[in-house]
Amino acid sequence: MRLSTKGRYAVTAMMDIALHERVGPVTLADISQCQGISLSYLEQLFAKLRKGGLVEGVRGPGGGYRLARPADQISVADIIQSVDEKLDMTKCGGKGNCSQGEKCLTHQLWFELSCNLYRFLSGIKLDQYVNRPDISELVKKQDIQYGRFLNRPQAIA
Amino acid sequence: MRLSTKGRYAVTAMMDIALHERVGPVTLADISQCQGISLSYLEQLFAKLRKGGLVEGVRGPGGGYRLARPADQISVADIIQSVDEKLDMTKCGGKGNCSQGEKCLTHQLWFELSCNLYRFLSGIKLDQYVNRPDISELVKKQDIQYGRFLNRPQAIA
DNA sequence: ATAATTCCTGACTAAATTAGTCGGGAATTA
DNA sequence: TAATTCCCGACTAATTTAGTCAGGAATTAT
Repeated sequence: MRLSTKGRYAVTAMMDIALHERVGPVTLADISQCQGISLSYLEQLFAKLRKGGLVEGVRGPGGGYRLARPADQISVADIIQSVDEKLDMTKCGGKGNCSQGEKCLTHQLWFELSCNLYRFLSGIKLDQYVNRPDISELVKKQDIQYGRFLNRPQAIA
Repeated sequence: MRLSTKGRYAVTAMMDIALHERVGPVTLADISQCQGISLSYLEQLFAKLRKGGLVEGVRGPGGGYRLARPADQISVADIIQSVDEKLDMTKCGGKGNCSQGEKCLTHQLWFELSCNLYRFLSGIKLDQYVNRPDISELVKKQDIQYGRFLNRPQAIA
């Protein structure tokens, strides 16, 4: 498993969408501005997230992206895997043929590390943050600051 | 925290040393050959591991590297931090000023992720693998295969 | 219809990181 | 004295990350 800023970008963007789920689709332009990520780079990431089945695109005015399934069924591991590809940290990809057909010295270490890491990251679901009052507070502030969703009544409620 | 093959190289090399602790210092040339990592790249990594206080170099014939402290006091987190620098995944470095002086939407997420990840990785100590019979078996096999430590009586025992 | 919005696609460039190379020097042991 | 090994810095190559650009396709609003 690779864990870099690329994955952070993806998770940040997904969080943004999850936090505005009840408002409707969120545009990449909005995410780009509010989270400070280049629009075209976001498009690359979302191409992967779409292929990974995590989001759906809605075209046209009022469109944007929305989650393809409920926020409590999308984990951080899902997101990172969608953009970073690799799941495990073993050299051999879990096959156990890292050293002349045999397991290398550190195969066990990486295998167990991968398992535990995956278990941990897949335990964190997006909805855990959606339902937190301190986060909701921040969302409201930021939306006002950037004048987001002014034309959507749900945003105020 | 960055988690890439660079960190894997470092942990693999450290494991190799830990697994031969009772034999004596291990040379980078040996690690290079057995673990399939370029010698000069290892030297770069070990410059950092030395600065991080994890290993000590021993010069001259019969020299090599050995752990600077007992294997049960060296964690995977220690190693990764030494070569990868960064500990946390927040954009702001834990300061909480990621978005115009305020915390960004995902600050909490990354902060908590960093904490948990660190707690997990620092819970894995090198000695956990040194004391496992299945690993010891592998070590012995590999050492014979590469003709390692033939001149050192401890290696056979 | 038309125009505006937004996703969507592919090719391209730039920066950063990772990985590896090279040449040499310093300390230690035999 | 010679061999071994760490140690150091500069350099190059490959890969990944990040960003740019130019356009096209679907949808909505006018």
